[in-house]
Amino acid sequence: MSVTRVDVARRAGVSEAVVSYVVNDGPRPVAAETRERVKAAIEELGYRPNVMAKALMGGATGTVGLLMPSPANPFFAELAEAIEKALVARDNHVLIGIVTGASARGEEYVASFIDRRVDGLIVIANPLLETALVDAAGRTPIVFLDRIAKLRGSSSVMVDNVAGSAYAVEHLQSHGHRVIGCIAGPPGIGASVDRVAGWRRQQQSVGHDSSDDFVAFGEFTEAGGEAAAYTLLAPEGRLAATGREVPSAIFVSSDIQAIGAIHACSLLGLRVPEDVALVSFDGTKIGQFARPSLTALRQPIHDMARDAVSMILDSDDGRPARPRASVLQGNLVLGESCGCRDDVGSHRV
Amino acid sequence: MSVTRVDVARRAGVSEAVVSYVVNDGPRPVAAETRERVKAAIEELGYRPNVMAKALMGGATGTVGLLMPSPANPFFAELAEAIEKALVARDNHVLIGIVTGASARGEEYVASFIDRRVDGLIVIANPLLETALVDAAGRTPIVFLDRIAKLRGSSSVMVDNVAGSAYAVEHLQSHGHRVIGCIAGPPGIGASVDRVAGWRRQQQSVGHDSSDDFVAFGEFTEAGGEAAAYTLLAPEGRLAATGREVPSAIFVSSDIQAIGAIHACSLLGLRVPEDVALVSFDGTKIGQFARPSLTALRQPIHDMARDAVSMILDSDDGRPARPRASVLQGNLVLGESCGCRDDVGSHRV
DNA sequence: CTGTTAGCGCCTTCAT
DNA sequence: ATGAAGGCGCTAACAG
Repeated sequence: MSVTRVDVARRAGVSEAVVSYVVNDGPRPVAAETRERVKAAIEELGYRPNVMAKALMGGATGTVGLLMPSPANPFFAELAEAIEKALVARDNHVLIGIVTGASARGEEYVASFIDRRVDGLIVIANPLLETALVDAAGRTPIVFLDRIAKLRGSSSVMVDNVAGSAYAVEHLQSHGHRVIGCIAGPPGIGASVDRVAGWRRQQQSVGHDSSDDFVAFGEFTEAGGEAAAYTLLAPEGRLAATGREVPSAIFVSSDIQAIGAIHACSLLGLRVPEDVALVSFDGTKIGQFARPSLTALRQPIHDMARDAVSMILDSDDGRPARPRASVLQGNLVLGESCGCRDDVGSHRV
Repeated sequence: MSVTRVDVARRAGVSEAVVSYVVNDGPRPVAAETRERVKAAIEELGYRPNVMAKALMGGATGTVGLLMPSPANPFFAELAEAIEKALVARDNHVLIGIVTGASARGEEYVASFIDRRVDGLIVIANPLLETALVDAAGRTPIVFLDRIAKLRGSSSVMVDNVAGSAYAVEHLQSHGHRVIGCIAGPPGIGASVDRVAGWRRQQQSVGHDSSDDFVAFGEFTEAGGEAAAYTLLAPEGRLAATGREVPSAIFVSSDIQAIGAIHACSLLGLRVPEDVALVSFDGTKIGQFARPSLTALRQPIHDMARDAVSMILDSDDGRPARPRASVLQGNLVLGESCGCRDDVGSHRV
């Protein structure tokens, strides 16, 4: 079968313990010469420590669990990839769990991950995991992404959704828009709430209407964005139907919804950005290839991933992990959807 | 600490072995009454078998490894999600590895996954893993997706790329197109090669030009598709520059490339589908929200996932897994990009 | 500095 | 039908 520590020990003419000391750099010192001999034996035999046995002893497994929404949303796909890369760069691996909307599978995932002795859990905003995570919190470090950690001892990485959204809305205002709608994410998710808050704050700060009539909620999907856009823009929609002023611009809470919204505009015969200007949140790659390309508040995906991973991995270093929290800022990426560019059609990417 | 089998045994007033028999339904029978008592104890104590210990004994870990390209390509994102769902539905979990282009990390992933005792490996087309997988093949079942299994003992799930592409091209031909270009995926990947073959076969079968001049290779990314489109369509591109006839239609090997190609057309002032008709391969959700929406050959994602998972999980059931192979057919999804629909009037360029 | 050894939690013959 | 005991590969305390 596979080569074990005993084989290495025999080959190097030492005891099993010494092999351990060499592999783990401790807890006891080893003579330089002996160490070389052992290393050679390991090399020659192609010995690899058995992760299971180590875990059984309570050691680290080099595996962290990632709980995330569907990667059909390109933002989550990009974020997941960034996290995976950051983890692998530090010799860890990812156990993944996709927690879709209403499914209560969350608890099962958490339990299974704990069973598999993950060294930590990275959880991307999903309000349904509350109870499941409570008891997990005591067993392994947890980092929340895009969600304030209410759990004792857990950490969080946030982007400043309020400031980012406000900035995006301000950009729209700078183009002269006054009636600016808001397509929100699913209610109940912190990020959704904050982005609406950012839109509202910015509209209020210059005295524009920010009543709930201008807010349409939808899932973080193309269809969600499309439906929300209809609500705000269609002749039979909420606003037009009651004779209210129809927005000349919309702040959309995610790129994927913006793509759906553009689709809706297209079907309604509205041009983007001429008839309706759009700015969204996320700044994904595919948004830049949308037609028109999206002006969006880009989330600092790689920084988010780096911080989250660091909070998990560096916690083990000294003591039981002191909870941390980081708040990152996004930046605006200019595309065509806001009406900024006159040179539509003449630029290269 | 956590509750072990000993606790359950004590609580139920039986020996540890009996607990095992109950948990695993064997290998020895247990009296119905005793069984109930043990089950009750398990329930009350919230006992969960230690996966690590079981794996140490050579048992299944309920974890399978998935090696895939970047989920920034929505097709892979959808496929990965389908696989994850299929696996979880059968009480397994996914260790994920994203293997990007030229990185030779493949070997590391495979080794790490084996270390973690995965019950199987699902590998989505990546030519770089050859050597790494050779020795893995003996240790765990492997299923290749979109790639013929050359490895002894491994299985594969394929979609009929040649037939699918040919069908897509035929659709273009039915609209009257004769000069049809081909945007290919990265050379070296079986699926790429086959899709070009399908395009060529169909063009040849009706006597149209299918020379290499009409084929442009590119990565499975937006940028890859954009660049390839330039090659075929731009005034300074390969064809126009030499006075050759410029395609009135293009078969694109993936949705994500098609999105890039549309972008290129837009920048070149070419309307889709009026000036250039497009049909792509994949049939992802986001393709339906592209502008124009994509006519595409949809891959049977859920069937692919189901088959792949079944090949891994059902192999363990009886004997050492008899290698299987399944070939699935796609179906054409009609969108606006091919020019089928007359109701594109609502779109402006 | 290096060797010995007792578990970690579980499964599985082998007895009873 | 049930219990006892060995061992999976590794770590860490405890000798030497």
